[in-house]
Amino acid sequence: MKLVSPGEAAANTNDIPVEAGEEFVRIGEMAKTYGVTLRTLRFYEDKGLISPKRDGSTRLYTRRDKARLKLIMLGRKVGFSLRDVKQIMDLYDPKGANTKQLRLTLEKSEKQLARLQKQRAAIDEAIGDLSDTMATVRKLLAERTAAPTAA
Amino acid sequence: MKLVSPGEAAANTNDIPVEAGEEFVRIGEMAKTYGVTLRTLRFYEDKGLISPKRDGSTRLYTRRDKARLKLIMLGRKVGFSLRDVKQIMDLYDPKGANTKQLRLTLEKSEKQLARLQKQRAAIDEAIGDLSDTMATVRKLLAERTAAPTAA
DNA sequence: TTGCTCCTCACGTCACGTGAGGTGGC
DNA sequence: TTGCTCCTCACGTCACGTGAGGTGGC
Repeated sequence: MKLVSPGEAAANTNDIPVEAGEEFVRIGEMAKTYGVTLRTLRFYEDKGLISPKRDGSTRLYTRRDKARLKLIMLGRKVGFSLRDVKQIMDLYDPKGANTKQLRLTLEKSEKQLARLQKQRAAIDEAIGDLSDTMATVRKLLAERTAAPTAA
Repeated sequence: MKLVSPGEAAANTNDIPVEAGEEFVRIGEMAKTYGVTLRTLRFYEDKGLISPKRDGSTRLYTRRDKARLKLIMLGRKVGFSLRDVKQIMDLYDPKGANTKQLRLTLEKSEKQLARLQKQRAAIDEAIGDLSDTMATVRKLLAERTAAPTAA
């Protein structure tokens, strides 16, 4: 298996492996491209979310892996656990209508949307409480810091 | 040391320990009162945030411990780490103006408020992304579920 | 030979949850 | 004796962060 040197990955014409059509990227480029750490990519692999090919021990990521990573990142952004994301991805069948996968996605999404709205309310409350506390603390500080007046 | 049986803790007159004035509560009542688990109370103790007295091995919580727990809970609610809460509480001097403690509280609060506002924005984005995704998924499901039409 | 990039353990973090196995007093 | 409440380990969870120690090819 031959490697595509980084930078010409998009413009390569004869450096491509004999299997043809597939463009590989190593973990460093993958990480930089998607703004994640190497550890994160290895962790996702360990959890069975991505399965890059190997050139010896070096990981080689394909278009498929990139698509998966994007999905994982979207899932994480909206608050899904990796377990949820995996459960959904595992349902993907390249030659089916995937209605089962879509339905599970919808079901999980509805619950997650509710959780997000609760979290929003909790954060608003936290902001309120914290602001109140800050006002109180500022008053106390003003009192205790003020030049002592004649009693 | 004698125990105040739960329930009459507030109305007791002669069951109070000889040291007098102090009313003790065991971990079970403490947990129920503040809506936390026993594990949480023990965990806070382990982290040095609360130090209940002991009757043999049984923990006995006083008014002071309750006040501390309330502070911890407020801190957690607004998003402080236990480490932050401890750092602030450790600065408390019962016979001082505590301006140092107040200043640290204010400093940490300002940073935390900023974090909360960022979190709020992130959650709003997540809600947006998730809603978009759900709309897309619903469309796909509608298409792939619809009775096949003549082409 | 030096740098760079890659690798595999494996422990640490944060705030607890969750048993396991045992004790004490009504 | 049975129940209830309390106790102390100690491993598990979640999504990684952070070294340590080592390899391969320009």
